[in-house]
Amino acid sequence: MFDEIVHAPNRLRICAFLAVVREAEFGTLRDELGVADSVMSKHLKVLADAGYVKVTKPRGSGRVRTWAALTRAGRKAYEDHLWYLQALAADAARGPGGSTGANSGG
Amino acid sequence: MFDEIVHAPNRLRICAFLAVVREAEFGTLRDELGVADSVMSKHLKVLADAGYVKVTKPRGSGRVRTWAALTRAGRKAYEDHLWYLQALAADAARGPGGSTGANSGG
DNA sequence: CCGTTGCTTTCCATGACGGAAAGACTATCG
DNA sequence: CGATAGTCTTTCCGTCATGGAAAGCAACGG
Repeated sequence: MFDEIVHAPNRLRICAFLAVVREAEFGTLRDELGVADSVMSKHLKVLADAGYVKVTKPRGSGRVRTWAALTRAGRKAYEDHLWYLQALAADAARGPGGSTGANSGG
Repeated sequence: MFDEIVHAPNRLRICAFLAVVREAEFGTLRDELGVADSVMSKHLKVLADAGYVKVTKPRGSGRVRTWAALTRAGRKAYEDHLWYLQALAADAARGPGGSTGANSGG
């Protein structure tokens, strides 16, 4: 299904990034997107709230730093979304049934 | 590049649909998306304004009906967008360089 | 001319997004 | 303890996109 949580450009980039690195610091993500702290924080919150990323704040080693990682659901949502977009084309071919208003023959 | 014209959910669907059927009626598209006339009209205008779809109004055969079709640029923009989304993941892998703040081995 | 059909434009409400600034919390230094 | 610095988080605000209703406009048919 279409997932507007991951569809938002910046969140899509966050997901894409995390899909590869598996885990990243708050500052790294923020820098990667080129957005303000507040923006990053809010997006991360949205993703975390949706259960797509897991945010951890490991202490002990100096300052508190926030790490983010895709959850299983998050990875699936991201990959499904990409798949969905591709499927759109194929789905559209079946949807209309092929007559009124649609001309696939050119 | 990231194309917000085609990224918008409904316009993405319009592009996906047109990418397959090559040409569709206004009413068909509107029905396919499940939106109001005004919404369809505006999206079509945005796409046409961007040079992504070509709108024609062939007369002669009864009522005037609006048809829409992807232009070459429109098709490319749509396909490029899909490609870009997939590339995001691959690009993210190269971006960070693989150290500070990113843990790909986790 | 009037009515119907089909698209367009206008008006309005809603919501997402981004950034700045202030706040909250934690660790370090004296 | 008090002051300071670092790292997010929350709040406030302006802007832009989106969707729908309704009014407008254009063309065909009676």
